[in-house]
Amino acid sequence: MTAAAGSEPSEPIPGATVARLPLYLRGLVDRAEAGVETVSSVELADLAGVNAANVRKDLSYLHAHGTRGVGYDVDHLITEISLVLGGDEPNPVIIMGVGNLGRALSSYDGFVAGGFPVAGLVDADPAVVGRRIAGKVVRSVADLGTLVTETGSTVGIVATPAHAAQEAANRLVAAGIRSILNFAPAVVVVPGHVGLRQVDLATELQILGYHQHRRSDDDPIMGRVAG
Amino acid sequence: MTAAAGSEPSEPIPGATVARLPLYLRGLVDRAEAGVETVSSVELADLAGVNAANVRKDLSYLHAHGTRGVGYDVDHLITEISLVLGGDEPNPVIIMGVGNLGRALSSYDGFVAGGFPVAGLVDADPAVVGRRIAGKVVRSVADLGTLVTETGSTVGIVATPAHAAQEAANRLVAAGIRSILNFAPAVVVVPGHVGLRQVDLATELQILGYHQHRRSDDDPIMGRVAG
DNA sequence: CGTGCCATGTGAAATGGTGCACAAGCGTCT
DNA sequence: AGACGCTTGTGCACCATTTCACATGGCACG
Repeated sequence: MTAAAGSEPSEPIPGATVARLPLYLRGLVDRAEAGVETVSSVELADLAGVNAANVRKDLSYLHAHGTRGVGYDVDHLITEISLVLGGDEPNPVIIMGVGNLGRALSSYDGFVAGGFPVAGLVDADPAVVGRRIAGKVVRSVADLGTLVTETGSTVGIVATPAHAAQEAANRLVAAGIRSILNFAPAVVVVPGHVGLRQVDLATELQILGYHQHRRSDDDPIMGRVAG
Repeated sequence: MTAAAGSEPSEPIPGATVARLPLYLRGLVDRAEAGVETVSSVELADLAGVNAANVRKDLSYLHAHGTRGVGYDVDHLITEISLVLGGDEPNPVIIMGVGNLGRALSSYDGFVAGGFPVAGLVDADPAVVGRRIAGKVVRSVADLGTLVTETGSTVGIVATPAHAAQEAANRLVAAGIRSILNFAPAVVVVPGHVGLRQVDLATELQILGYHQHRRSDDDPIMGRVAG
């Protein structure tokens, strides 16, 4: 009895589905701004670039039911997906490292739009601490703890050089951060209760490189004249 | 006889494996710089954060055989993986859009290190065309074609606002680019012969948001005192 | 030279995800 | 009221990927 704290058990949503939800959300917001009231699964599938049956199955996990013969209610679906992703209130983020990438991220509009306003910037270099970047003063790593509690941030972004990434992550964890997005080209490890995702820009190019390399190898159409 | 242009048929490597190869490569380069001669699959697995059996199976696709009882030769493995990813020579990239993100990417060291030097910057805004960013002059979209042929670029990066992403991709394709990395928060479509990967920064945060939200829902440990 | 240790390479089971195909339900038009 | 068309929701089969477990084979040491 004491355990039922008010929420349903909320069966877990498959990871592949969760990764697609933001895509749906983006498409839905577009349509909502265009004044559209309902969307079909095929439309949504187009917007997200996936299969329509896949869309329906994904949405069924959310218990966000549509109306047969009609489609899904755009506004309702937006509410539902937003709720599943990151709750209903904005989730402030702290950015560790204000090099090129960190600076770009601090003024990246998509974060605010997605419900992740930048709450603070932190850098280890005393030369940049105190400077104002994208309207925010850069704080020192020593201030991280207070910064997190002041702003109520739960998400940290690591945008440091590779060699400093693990240390930055450690500090974020120690400060009570619950999710980390790592842009540094290094594998970092965090305790099990902390969420982690890695985004490596160079890696993405290398993956593209494989396919490109492969196409020209197997299918040397580019290297010959037609026929 | 005429068909065998020198390369083996090179059976395709599973996509999931390709996505891990850059991680292995990074770990291997680290170890090589540390003067290590050989690595075991468990070591590599640690470095990349995956299962050891997975590493072995991945490497088996490359025909990069190790030595039983010893492990894999670091240098040889580096050569092998580098060859599979993007061939052996550097692959210059063109960046479309020099907003915050585009500027950060232009001076991102990881690209050069990964064999993808930035060959040119392009923007649609006449106000920034002609300016010098990260040592390179920003060219207009009209110059894209010549820029691509001059530099021999085969990869394009889209770092424009969402509404301009599809157009930017179209122009890259028309200019002969063979792979596109899209950072704009929009789904773009390209012809089948062009490689495409999407990296959406806000999406990554939202995915993290789901797991974080979920943890506090199901497992309200954070909300209670221990016991 | 033989023995023991250690790490690779791989069949096969288990898992997770995708997409088809179709039944069920809702709205609309006559 | 009844029939029709459109779209959801989902069981099922297929495919990709992961992981285990173990046989295979090289190296070092005595």
